Amino acid sequence: MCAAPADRPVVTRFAPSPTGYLHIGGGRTALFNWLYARGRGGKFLLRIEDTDRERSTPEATAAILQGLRWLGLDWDGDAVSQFARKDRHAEVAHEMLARGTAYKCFSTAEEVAAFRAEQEAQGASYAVFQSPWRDADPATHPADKPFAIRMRAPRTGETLVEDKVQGTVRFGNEQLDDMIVLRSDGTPTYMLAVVVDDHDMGVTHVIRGDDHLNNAARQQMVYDAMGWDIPVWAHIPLIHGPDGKKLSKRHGATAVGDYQAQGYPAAGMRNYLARLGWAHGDDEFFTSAQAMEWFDLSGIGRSPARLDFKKLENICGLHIAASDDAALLHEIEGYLAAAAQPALTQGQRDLLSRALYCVKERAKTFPELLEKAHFALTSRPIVADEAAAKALDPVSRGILKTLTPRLQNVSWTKEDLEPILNEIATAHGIGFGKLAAPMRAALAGRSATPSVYDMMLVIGRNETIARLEDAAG
RNA sequence: GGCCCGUUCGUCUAUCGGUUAGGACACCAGGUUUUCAACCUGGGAAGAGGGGUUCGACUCCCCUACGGGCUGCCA
Repeated sequence: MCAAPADRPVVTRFAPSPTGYLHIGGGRTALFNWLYARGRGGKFLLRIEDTDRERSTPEATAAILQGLRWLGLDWDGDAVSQFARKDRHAEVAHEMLARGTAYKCFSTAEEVAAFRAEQEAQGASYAVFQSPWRDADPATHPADKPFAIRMRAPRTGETLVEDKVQGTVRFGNEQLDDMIVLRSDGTPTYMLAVVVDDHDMGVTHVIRGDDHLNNAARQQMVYDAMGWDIPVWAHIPLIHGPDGKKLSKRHGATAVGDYQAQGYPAAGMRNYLARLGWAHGDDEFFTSAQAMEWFDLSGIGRSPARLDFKKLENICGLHIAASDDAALLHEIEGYLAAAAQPALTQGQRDLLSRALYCVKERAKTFPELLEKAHFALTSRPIVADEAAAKALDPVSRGILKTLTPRLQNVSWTKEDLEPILNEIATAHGIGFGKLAAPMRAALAGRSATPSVYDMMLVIGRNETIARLEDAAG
């Protein structure tokens, strides 16, 4: 059972359906596969399950690729289109037919539906559909009618799924029907396509949502029918909303792209998502390199996890603080674009770059960082917000007036600026905080900013004096 | 209805038969402070319920409750 191809290098895959944006749960599934493969020198493949022509769209495919790229989950080779492989799927279905592990079923969809309706009408619960064609003599096959190809599933005994997360899961074979592998229009069903593709792509480890756990039993039958090795299964629990219910729109952000647009750094998302349903002892804050090294199937939990935005923010704040400035600036520009905000001008870019050292440790998200860096991004005249305006009372403005002349010739370093500001505060019988407040208002137009010294150093002497004079009136 | 999975502080989790059940986020109190953030100290906070097994269960088994998934010629 479940021959784990342990001797082969690891190959994992992420196989989303392009019917919408990349869901946060899908993002985590992709992350787990990526970490597992990358941590073992294996390959991480991407396959787009676009066999449902009605619901699949190129826009959704683009959104998914974009989401993965933002998360930094690079895949090996080109993304495989499942639809493009339909001939191979059909070929395998016919091979099963030839082997006798599948059969032609001439029952129409209407007949199957009628069977179910009848069962229901009789008050009976759900019943497995048993095709009358399963053991029919080929001689009785109608020559001109379309047929579906159904799996000849065992009706007795049980199927064991050896799962790295769920353990050994048993299914009574009487519960499993003769699933259709090739539709009457010649197109493959998902159940067949995944197995054929995973096999052909050399996938060794299937890490996916546990909504597929039941499917694994059915899929094993296809592997067995074709005499192929069954991959290592790892069915991970789904992610729930903060209220414990299945994650949906009403919980807010469910798309990976939403998080980018809200200004969460990708490294923080990876870290947070990795900790959702997986743990490595007490490690909470780590890099992707560490995650690759530590990630293992045995560390995956079995209960669904809930999204906790507070924790996400905390982790993201730590990652922003730990980022180097060049990477941070680049990512902030990506955020601006994703959030449909105006791009930085060259001047803003330079100033922000110089300001990063004093704002990155005080922000949990990019919009928060940008707000803290407002002093560097804005330009005269500085418009004070309501809270800041209160600090610019007549007395304070008078004090600012006495300050500017003192700044003309001093060397522009914190060491030399500090005595001057302290002296001014002392001379007016106020604490430093009372002086800093109007300075914040004058320099940034805000009441919450980096240290006044940092702001002065970043914007420079001339701009500092100009802003102070503007405010002093 | 049937089958399958799950249930440790509010949340994410550690524990893999013997612990004062640990950590993190959040929260509360205090400290630091130039606002915000950060930081330091302290605090409250958990094994769903009931049966077993065992010298001893959060850990193993059974039942119940609750939550979730699957049950398509969707993926």
